[in-house]
Amino acid sequence: MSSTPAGGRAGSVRVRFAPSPTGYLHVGSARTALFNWLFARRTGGTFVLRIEDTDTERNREEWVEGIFSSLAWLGLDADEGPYRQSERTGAYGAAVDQLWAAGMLYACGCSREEVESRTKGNAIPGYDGHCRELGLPREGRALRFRVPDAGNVVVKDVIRGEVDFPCEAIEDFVLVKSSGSPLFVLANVVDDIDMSITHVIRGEDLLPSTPKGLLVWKALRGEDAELPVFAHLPMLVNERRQKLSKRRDPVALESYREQGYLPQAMVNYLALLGWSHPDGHEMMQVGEILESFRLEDVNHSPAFFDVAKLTHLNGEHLRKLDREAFVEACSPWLTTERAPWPSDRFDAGRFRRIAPLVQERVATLAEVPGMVDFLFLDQPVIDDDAWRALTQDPGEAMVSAAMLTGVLEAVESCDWSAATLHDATLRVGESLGRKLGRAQAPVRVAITGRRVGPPLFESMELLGRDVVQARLKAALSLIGAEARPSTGAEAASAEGDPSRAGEVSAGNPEVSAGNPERSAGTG
RNA sequence: GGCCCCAUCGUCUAGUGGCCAAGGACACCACCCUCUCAAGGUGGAGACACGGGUUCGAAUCCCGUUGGGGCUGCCA
Repeated sequence: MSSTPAGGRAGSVRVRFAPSPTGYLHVGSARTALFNWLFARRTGGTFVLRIEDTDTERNREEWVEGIFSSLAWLGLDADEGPYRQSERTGAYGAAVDQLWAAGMLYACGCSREEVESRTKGNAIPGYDGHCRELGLPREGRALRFRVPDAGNVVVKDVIRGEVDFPCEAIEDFVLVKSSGSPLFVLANVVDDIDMSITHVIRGEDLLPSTPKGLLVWKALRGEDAELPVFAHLPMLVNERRQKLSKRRDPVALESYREQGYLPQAMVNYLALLGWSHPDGHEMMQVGEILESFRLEDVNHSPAFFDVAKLTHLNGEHLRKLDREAFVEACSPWLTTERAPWPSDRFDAGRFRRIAPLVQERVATLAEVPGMVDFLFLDQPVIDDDAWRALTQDPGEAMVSAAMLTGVLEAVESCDWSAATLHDATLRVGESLGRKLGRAQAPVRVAITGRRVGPPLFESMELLGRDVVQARLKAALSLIGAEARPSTGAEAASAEGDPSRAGEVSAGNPEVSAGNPERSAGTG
């Protein structure tokens, strides 16, 4: 019989991802699912999905749906399942009967408090075997596994080698609750046996419970039973190097999706946590990962989940998309309620034209709306800091006004293209002794509201002459109003020049939410 | 406390006894490119936890120490 590098039987690899639906899918669980999936696809094996929902108190159906949708988003398709432990109670009952009949279990009536008070201060922690020889009837009682007093259990782990656990350190653990429902170790092992699982790939936090599972496995299938090969993946940790926790760390896979991360970037990043490509390159599509993934190459040590690196990789994947795919990926951020403009103002054609310029400037999809909002808003939202930098100093305010005036004159009749707008702005700047870099700043803020964004002249071209003129005029009035030592009411009334009231409404800037009072359009 | 795991730049890692005065990537700094910002390019700073062995030779093997983490539930 031939053998895979990982020690399994070639061609018969069966792995499973077995989450407990007590919350949304956690990035650590997603990594576990991914490695199982990669190993299965690599070896031509079978990837089984199993829902471990034996704890009816904590499981909720909506979490099951969330797990399915997150796995689908990542593209981790199962070959079998989903099986549900809640539908397999018969199998667990039969296993319990078998173990009971063989004398491997005994009933225990001790409460947790009783056990604690008896064992406090013991060298060996945990249950003390109090009910072991009492011969209590099983009805209504918890059932404990009779752990051998001596000997040891060896866990064969592809990643960590052979890990030895002395039986003395393993307490007589509970397999069945007093209510009769099975606990993790029982259900997990019975399922792995029934589903012919050959490789158990899971988080390292499960390593300490593995000898218990192996004891149960042998009790059920005999001392010589063929045991699965294990692979305990290094934990994913936070900046304090603690296991990622649902309570204090941002671990919901779904939230990354909502923040504008691409599934292929998430898969890529997750694969890099504990594994690396032999060639050392990091930006990979799932196919490339698949080509060289080997379980035995997985690391031993914990890895910090670094959002900064994920974000960088996401940017790389974003830039790799062709224009249509990028536009498609952006769609949820542009056409739903979360877009910062009224949905009827969105112009798909216009976005499509600017998309390539946006694509190379964002690292997440969530950044896209803020980069193009000026194209779909009646009035650009003027950034407070940007505005102040251009107008606070009186001398600077004069130059800004001169720039705006000069460009306003130039755009009156020039050809309407990015190139001519560029040249015109350049010339106006030169007449004021400014290079284009500084010269374009007031124009950019007048047009887009921000000092950073997509290339300015392409943006102006897309906006059209009328809107550009209106926004330049509006910014000029705003500077004029602020320059006069007048009250806000007077400034606003000076604004109400009837000769251009109509067009101002289409291009008038409005100062950002940071200072909503100072709006040129108010009054 | 007990059992178990882990230990290379801030972070993710390459490295499996000589090719390592330790390589790459993210982050950071500088410069270049440049209409802003990105992207891109060039350069810089930055690590083998410590102590013993084994060996002609150790980041790599062994032991110990220290440090970090996990588990220790009638959760999974």
